[in-house]
Order: sequence, then structure tokens, then C-alpha cells
Amino acid sequence: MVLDRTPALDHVFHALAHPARRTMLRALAHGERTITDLGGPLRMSLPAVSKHVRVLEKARLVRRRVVGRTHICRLEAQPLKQATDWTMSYREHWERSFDALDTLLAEMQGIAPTPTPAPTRKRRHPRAK
Amino acid sequence: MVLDRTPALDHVFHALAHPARRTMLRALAHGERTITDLGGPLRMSLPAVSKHVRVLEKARLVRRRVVGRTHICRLEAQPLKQATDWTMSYREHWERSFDALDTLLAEMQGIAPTPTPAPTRKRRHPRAK
DNA sequence: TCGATCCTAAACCTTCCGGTTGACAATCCC
DNA sequence: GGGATTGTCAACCGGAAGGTTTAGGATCGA
Repeated sequence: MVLDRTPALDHVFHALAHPARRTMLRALAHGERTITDLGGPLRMSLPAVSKHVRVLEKARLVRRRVVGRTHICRLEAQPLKQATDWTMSYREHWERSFDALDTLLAEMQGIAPTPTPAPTRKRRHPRAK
Repeated sequence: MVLDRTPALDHVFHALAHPARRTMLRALAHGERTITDLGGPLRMSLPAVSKHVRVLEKARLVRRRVVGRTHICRLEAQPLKQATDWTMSYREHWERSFDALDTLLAEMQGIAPTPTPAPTRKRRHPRAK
């Protein structure tokens, strides 16, 4: 079961809600980066970058090790799996809306909707007619 | 390609970052709900509930129709697919860390790590030795 | 040793968030 | 009509977010 009252998810989703932080994660996906590296494409002061990194650390999306005067950041993707688990638990819903769109398009063309393949998607909560 | 600078994602992730709103979405997954319904389990005033719902609407996760004096909310799961697309683009990373854990556990037991299946997961950025 | 580089700390500012209360509009129903 | 129900609006509040500037500590390297 996927829980909604999970403080960890609060931090992860909050961390993901800022474009600068998503950009940082994207950079980290290609390898380790220093703070200055991460700030490179971002047009903001270094202290600002530093704060964003701390938000990512709080969400456990980034780990840092200090080497001399440079801080080297590393992506920690595990929380992204948890986030995915949560959002994915709604998968049937967005697929259902795809089905609905299929149906609509098909009706507009006067043909039957494309039949859903083998593992039948079941309509879990049928609307009252 | 998955874009990081997408305002829509800002709104979606921000909407998901609050446990009350995740709880609301969970309720909506089981069918339509009125504002009062949504506030039911949440121990907060009705105006507060109302604000949360507006955040969900801004993220296009909820649509509302007004029937008499009641406002009926409906889950709109499409943005959750976009969110999933984004987080899933890091899948190889959390799987990689699983591999690492496998290896560690295997080493602790003095046996070889479980071999990775066919489409070999490559180590993209090898650390200098 | 001494300047340049990397980064954090602290103070400050503005805006947004999340909640409240109080008032009121609209609707339902007796 | 008139009370109960549903929900919003507006004002307010404390605190968090997101940015800046200024200062300074630590390290590198010539």
C-alpha cells in the first residue's frame, strides 16, 4: 500500500517543485558535481545554490562529500522511486482517461474504439448510468 | 525527452508536497467528492480545505462542477502521468543503487552478486581509481 | 606567504503558504 | 418565509521559501 502521510514524501515532492532543483538533479544524473558546477547554468548567487542543495539533501536526493574546499554532490535516486511508487498508484486513472479519449475520437470518426489488449483494463468504479 | 523547466510540473509537485492534498487525491481516487467530504478526515476549517482544493485545481489534478450549493470534485490524473514520466527518467539510477546493495550483501555473504540480466546496465561515469 | 577560489553563515527582504475567524451568498427544505 | 447547509471571500497572522548582500573560513597553488 502507498501511504499519503509520509513526511519523506513531503520533502521529496517539495524538493522537486522548483525548476532550479530539477535542473540540478538532471546535472547530477550525469555524474557528480560541485556546488559551483550546479549553479553554473542557473543565474543565481552561490548562497542561493547552496540553499537549494540543502533542500535536496533534506529530501535525501543528494549526498555531499567534502574534498578540500570543494563540496562534491552525488545523486541519491532512491527517494525518486518512492515518489514514483506514489504517483504510479494512480496509473489506472490516467489510463482510464486515455481510454475515454480513445472512445471520444473513435465516436467522432464513427468507428468503434480500439479494443484494449489482453490484460483487460477493468473499470473499477463504474459511473451510475 | 523530459523537460525540467516546465511550470506545470512546478504546480503538480507543489500540490503533491502537502499530506492533506495527497489524502484528498486518495479520496478522489475512489470517486467524486464534495468539498466537505474532502475535509472530513482532515481536522481543518472549511476555508482551509477550499484553499487546498484550489491548489489541486491549479495543478489540474482536480476539476470541479457546481451542483446547487455543493461543489463536486473529480480527480484528473493526467498530470500525475507527467510527474511519473519525470521521476521515472531516473529509474536506472535507483536500480543501479539496488545493484550496489546487492553486491554489498553478496560480498558480506562471501558469494558472487546476482548477475545482471541481458540488457547490461552500464556504469556511465566510472570513478577514477 | 599571499592572492584567488570554493563555499557557508548571517542578516535582511519580499512573497508565498497554511491556517484561522467572521461575514455573507446561495441553496435546500420544512 | 426562514432556518440549516454548503461553500467562498476577505482580512489577518506566523512562519517558511527563495532570493540578495556582506563577511569570513578554509584551502589551493604560485
